[in-house]
Amino acid sequence: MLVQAKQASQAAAAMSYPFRADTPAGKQRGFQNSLDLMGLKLPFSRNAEIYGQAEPAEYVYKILSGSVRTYKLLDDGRRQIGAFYLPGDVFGIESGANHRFSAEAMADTVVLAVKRATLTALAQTDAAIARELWQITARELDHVHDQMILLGRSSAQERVASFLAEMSERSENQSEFVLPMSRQDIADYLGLTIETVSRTFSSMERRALIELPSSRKVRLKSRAALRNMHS
Amino acid sequence: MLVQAKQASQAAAAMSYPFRADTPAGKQRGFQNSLDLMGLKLPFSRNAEIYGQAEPAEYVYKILSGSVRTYKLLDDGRRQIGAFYLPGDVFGIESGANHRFSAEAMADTVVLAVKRATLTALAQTDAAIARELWQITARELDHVHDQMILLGRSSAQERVASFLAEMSERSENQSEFVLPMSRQDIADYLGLTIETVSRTFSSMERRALIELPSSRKVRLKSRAALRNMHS
DNA sequence: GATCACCTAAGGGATACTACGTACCGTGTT
DNA sequence: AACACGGTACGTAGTATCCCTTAGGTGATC
Repeated sequence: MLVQAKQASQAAAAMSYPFRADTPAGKQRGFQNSLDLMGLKLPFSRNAEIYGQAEPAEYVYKILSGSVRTYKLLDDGRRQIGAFYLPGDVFGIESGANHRFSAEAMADTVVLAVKRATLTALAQTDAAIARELWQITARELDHVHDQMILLGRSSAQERVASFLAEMSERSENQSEFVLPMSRQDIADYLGLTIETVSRTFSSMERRALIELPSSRKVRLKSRAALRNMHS
Repeated sequence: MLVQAKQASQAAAAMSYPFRADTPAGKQRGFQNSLDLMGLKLPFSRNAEIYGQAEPAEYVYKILSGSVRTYKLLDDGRRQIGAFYLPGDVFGIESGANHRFSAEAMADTVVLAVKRATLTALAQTDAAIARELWQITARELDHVHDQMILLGRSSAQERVASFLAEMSERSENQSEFVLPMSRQDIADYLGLTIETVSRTFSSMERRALIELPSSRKVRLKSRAALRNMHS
């Protein structure tokens, strides 16, 4: 009960600050229309599971409102977040039969769910649909490839700077935005501990690179300086 | 001159131990045929660049013999290897106009190069080709996703164990094989230093998990024990 | 006042950095 | 042929450092 209420308020806070999708809207129009026609609206409350690792991949999802994280877990609880998805983003596309990540709503979220079988059937006859499916997977691959050098070869400072730059690019107001995810989520996305993330945020604020009016609200004071901190 | 001779001998050593592609051959047959018909055989000597980061992606490649690494570089020389490719593997497919990694031959290598434009044109009318392109990208995404939890959340021991398991699965003789890459390549693939890789190999040999008859030849004494060391 | 998320501090451990040593191979010299 | 030389790759050791672990504290929300 208490948790529910808290979830709702935080979800509202996160949703009050609109993000746009990675991709210019125009490029996805054909696919978006197909999705929009066939889609089924599904609501998920904060922290609810949308699908689980190794479950059959029946649907492809597109976020209407809210935000989603995908992640893998190790036995002992270690977690690696694969990606954060914001309104307009498509997720849940798989090559094999099963999902390779779990997906959870980070805030109260509404998604459009489209049957995977419907899409693959359409792709058989419509080259544009087939190309869209490929493009979405390829863009995801590009992003993960960038993440690899981050996780394998970057310092804590570089990781956080890169993360802030990414979130800035994806938000409407590039110099001030609200993070839809917790410090723990950020840590598990960047391969750091929550303490290191916190310390790095504090250090950046002391050096006047950013301001943190509240823990989830970030104001970038110099996007150029931030860009110089990562490759 | 000296370098040339050395390259040749090491290349021969690497090639003498055949690897097979990740993928069951059957699954790629249609695509392989297309590739084989249109392809142009290109030879590259050891350490030669096949393409560079940010160059236009004109060709898609399939390895006939030898082996290839793809990588990203940071300004200060830090390197992250994206993947190792062995005979039968396809690499160089991009969603955008340009390559996002550089590719180098690890040994003297022969590849089949197919014009990217030819493939995308074919995909317009042939749904099977379109699906193959998508599948190759998707399989690559799956692999990189596994790599993420390795780079973000795994210990040095787990990374090396996982690497050896992967190479074992890709080699014909799963309990004894020759590594086509140097220790530095392994380090840059796993996000470790060369010293840590060396120490971990030595430690595994002391604990009788593996034997190292020569620095590049690995004999797995217990594949089950190795599997238990990673997730 | 209780709970949760976040932050800070202190100590320890795993990994990186630096430097040096060894093995191997091909080549040139005697 | 025997030997020394130089280059490359790899291994080892010691130190340094970064980050993690543990613990405790603060502030916001309800």
